Amino acid sequence: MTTKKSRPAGRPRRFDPEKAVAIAQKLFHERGYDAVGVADITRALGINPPSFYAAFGSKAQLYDRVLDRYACTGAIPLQDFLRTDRPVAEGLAALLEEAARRYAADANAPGCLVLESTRCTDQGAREAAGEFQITAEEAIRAFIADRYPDEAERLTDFVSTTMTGLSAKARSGQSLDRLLATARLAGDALRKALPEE
Amino acid sequence: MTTKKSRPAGRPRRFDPEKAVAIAQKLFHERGYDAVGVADITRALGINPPSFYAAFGSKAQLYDRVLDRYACTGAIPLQDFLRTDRPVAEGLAALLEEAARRYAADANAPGCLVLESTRCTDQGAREAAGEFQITAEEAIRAFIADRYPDEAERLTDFVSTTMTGLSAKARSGQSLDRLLATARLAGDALRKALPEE
DNA sequence: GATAATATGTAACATTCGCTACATAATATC
DNA sequence: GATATTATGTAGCGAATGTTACATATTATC
Repeated sequence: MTTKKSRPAGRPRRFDPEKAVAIAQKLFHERGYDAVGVADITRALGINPPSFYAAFGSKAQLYDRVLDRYACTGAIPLQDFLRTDRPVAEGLAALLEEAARRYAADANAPGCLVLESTRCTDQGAREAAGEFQITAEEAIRAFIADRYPDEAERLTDFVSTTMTGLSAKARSGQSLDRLLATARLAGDALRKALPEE
Repeated sequence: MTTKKSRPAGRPRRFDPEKAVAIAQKLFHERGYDAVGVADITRALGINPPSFYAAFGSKAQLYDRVLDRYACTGAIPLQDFLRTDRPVAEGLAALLEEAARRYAADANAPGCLVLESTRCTDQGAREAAGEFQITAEEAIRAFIADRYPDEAERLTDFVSTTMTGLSAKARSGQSLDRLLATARLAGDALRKALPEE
């Protein structure tokens, strides 16, 4: 009995699927779902198409795994910002600043993988990314509604719209400084919109 | 001598290129540059590919004409909002509200044709749209700089980021009411950012 | 009516797309 | 070693992409 789970019968893989997902995530984040072909991925992995399809099923299914991985490794940890021990406006403002920082963190893969994917040509990838976005928006909405139920929709829309704009601007190459300035201005709007706690 | 310019020699066209550009604009606005194929266009026009290429040269060149037409017929007339006889913040706030209205005006073709095109897969179309966006941003920047030179970059970025976000939200089906609420919140931020005139 | 010029319709081009059939190689179990 | 199981490499599929060759049709000019 080894510490590793016993290898299943059959010829062993020549590549690590987890690392493959990480490499694919990088490619998708850099160029977008539409612009990355299966051939690009197999080339980057050093494998042939049959190995790819045996391991992942399809480009769309691989993308599902990439999105899951992104949610854990690359996306903003919402729960760190939507805290009940801080004013709502401060939490949202900090979230927007963090978005600006993350979207500009990697110049080769700017913007948010999820937000950008919601606007690609492939319907499946669009819908998959859209569900991640909806989940995030619902977390923001619940955070606001807890203390400001009447403001939840309006402010959630504003935050989400601003994040979408920030991601797009990051992809167009806008600098971190300028993204941060926009995020802070939006944060000021939130502070003004919410009565003091 | 007729009032119309004398018809050049050769077989006459069976279609009107101007109307063709209008139809193509509708298609591109509805589905985006990438998702509209030449076959879609020729089918919509009731012509065959050779007629299309004889008239327009290529899909990319047709798109240049579509963008030109959009700037005249579909885009926001910036000069109507960036007026020196009104407070800067009021002009920008009105611009954002107008953007919300335009982006939601046609449910079949939501968002801004230019802003959406800056994020498509085709490099040529992206760059062509990017130049239109830069031109618009420079107009906004000059409008602000005239009275608030130190705020021009920051506020232009904020306005442009918000418009990009509004366009994306419109494309995701967000209602006019919600887009307007976001635009107004952003407008409030602008009013607060600028000292009274 | 002959000629030049332009547009059209048919048919296809080369490339790329996501994906797969098929034979073979490498492993675990018996 | 025989068998079952899994992965690999070669090679190519069918569909879609933007685009074009080519013969023919329709017009103005001479």
